Amino acid sequence: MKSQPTLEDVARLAGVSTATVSRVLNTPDLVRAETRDRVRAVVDQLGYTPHFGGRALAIRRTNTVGAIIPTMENAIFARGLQALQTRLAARGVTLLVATSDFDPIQEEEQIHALLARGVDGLVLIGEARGADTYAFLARREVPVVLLWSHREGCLWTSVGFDNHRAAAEMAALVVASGHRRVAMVAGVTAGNDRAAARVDGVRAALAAHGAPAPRVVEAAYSIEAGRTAATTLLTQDPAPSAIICGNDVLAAGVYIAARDLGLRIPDDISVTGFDDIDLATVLDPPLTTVHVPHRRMGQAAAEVLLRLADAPAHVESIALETEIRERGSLGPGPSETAQ
Amino acid sequence: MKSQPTLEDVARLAGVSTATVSRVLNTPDLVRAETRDRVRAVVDQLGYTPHFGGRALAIRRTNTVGAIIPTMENAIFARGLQALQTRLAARGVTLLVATSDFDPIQEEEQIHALLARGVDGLVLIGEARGADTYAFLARREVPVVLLWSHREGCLWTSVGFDNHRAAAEMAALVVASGHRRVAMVAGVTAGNDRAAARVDGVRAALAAHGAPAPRVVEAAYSIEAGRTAATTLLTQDPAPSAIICGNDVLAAGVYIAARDLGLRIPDDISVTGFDDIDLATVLDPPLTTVHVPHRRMGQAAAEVLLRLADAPAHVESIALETEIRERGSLGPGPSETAQ
DNA sequence: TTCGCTAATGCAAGCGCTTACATCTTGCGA
DNA sequence: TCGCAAGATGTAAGCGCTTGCATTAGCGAA
Repeated sequence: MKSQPTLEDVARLAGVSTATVSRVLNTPDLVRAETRDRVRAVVDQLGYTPHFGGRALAIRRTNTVGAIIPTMENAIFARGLQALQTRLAARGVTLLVATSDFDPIQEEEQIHALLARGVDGLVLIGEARGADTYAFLARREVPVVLLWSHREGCLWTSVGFDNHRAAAEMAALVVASGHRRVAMVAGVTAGNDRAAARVDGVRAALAAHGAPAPRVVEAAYSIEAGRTAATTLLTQDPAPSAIICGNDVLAAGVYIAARDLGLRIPDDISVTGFDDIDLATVLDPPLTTVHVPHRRMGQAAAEVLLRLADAPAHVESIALETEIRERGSLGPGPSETAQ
Repeated sequence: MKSQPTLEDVARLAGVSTATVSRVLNTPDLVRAETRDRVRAVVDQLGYTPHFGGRALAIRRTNTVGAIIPTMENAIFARGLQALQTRLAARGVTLLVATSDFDPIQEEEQIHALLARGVDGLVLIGEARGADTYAFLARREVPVVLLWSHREGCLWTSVGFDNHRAAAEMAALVVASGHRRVAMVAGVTAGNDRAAARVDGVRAALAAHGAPAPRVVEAAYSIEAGRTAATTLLTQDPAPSAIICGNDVLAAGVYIAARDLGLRIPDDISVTGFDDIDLATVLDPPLTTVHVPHRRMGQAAAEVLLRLADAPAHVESIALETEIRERGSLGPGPSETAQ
């Protein structure tokens, strides 16, 4: 890779000092129009791009924020990021994306990597991580926004929703539809506060409505894992009449399992999801699920982050609302119980 | 944000010179074990992370490569990137991801942004972009790998597959199944060589097999756009007996349109996709589609990029094979024609 | 014509890091 | 005991950029 032209190259060719070139690039008003044009011509001619490292060194900030998401394999996080990125880009801030593969160790490594890159702020998913990680973040005093979770009493600024409550509402709806033998295919709860909160929410709601405790099976974030988990649940006796899923991807797996077993949804088995990704509307029947405001979350995170970066003051967390989208995968409970 | 500890802070506290600290970090073998431990203790204590800009300035490379994908909204690109990232990370290289939203202007901006960040290489999707962009890349002599396309005669190193041929094979299969009234819901072809190649491939194959030219409707990359396009095609007279889709997302939209119109797949209408994303197996019936080796593509891109970064020599393009996955959405053509 | 003020530009000091080279220790053989 | 090589560490010169301050040019007013 050829060594890039530098400010000095431009300056020499334009017959000005490096200071002037720098000013043309950053504060063009301070430069005479004629000089400015001459410099800009040389910049174009040389295809000059300022060296990021040099710049970062001099101005001591990078206009960059980093986000660490569990995975890119599914659109669920990526989508919020798109909104975040758009919003940030409008303010001249670049977004760096890294993935942790749901692994706390990898997440910590990525935090270090991004911080080493001098990001001016950080977006992290969820609240569950080690105390030492939080201590590290606190010591660096880097602006951090937690996404996808919102819990009263959390010390860090978060933009999200109450996973526990949303899951509880869905469970309540399932019970209200007449189901008592309810099972759950949950996401992996270890190191994932969102998945855990959803399980707790479902358990709490079922208990509160006098339904038996659900059988809960955890599954990795994939259709295949959901299918396997659902097969287990559906082939046991007595089989559940409704399966609440920790997310839509798992629900898709449940659909396949049901299809394989010749069970019709919602006649033989009801299914609910969580997240409301595109997939939900494609499933047949369309999936009844919890709608999560991805985009608004991303946008809000951008605002919060920018405010946090400007003034180190504490910024209030933002709680967004979820909403159940009833679509057809949740039917009435079995008649023997209902009648 | 508190100003970070620097090498000098560490050096002072450890009672050594900055050079020694630097050596502890980069070439620990050159430092006496005792000194090394002392320095490391201080590093930990201070939570020191080297300043990326300073480092980049001094060593004149960043161990970073950038990738620009059209969108993160869908997993199709993200997935290949995950493989790319994993592979790169194993070699100590960080991946920066940016999106262009299918817009050449934005892509060009992102290229500049990434280059300004000093990326040592670039991954771009597809081959279609302006000559000036290519000229710029050539002048900078930055290693570039084009993903998702592979065409004989392309001057740039690419890792991908032949979209034209893959689409043609699918069209041939559709005709062989007995269909003659074939339509296509294609991706937007403007500025997208992959979408265009797929359309051309279908057209060529139909012509070669003596089938009438297909009606082609373009649709943006979303389920909803696919649904709209399919509704148009299905409600005209005569309606097609098979719809070939430019990608699986559009195929999902076709499923919804068919469902809304009370058409059964594949009895009333056959549908095929392209890409083989998870979605394809969830659809009911599972989608017959072209399987694309996402992961191998990402991995291969990583290898090529690393080789290109080491030695500026020309590296051969890599052609990967696609494969049709027959699953059930493609049925026999209408009997009136067959018999 | 000269002075004073503003606008335009240059000078040079750093920003945090690496690394060639210089310097200082050690340990060992003679 | 001394000399010397190898090992350990320090010194200082950049890497490309920004920016406070100094300098110069240009202009109107006195």
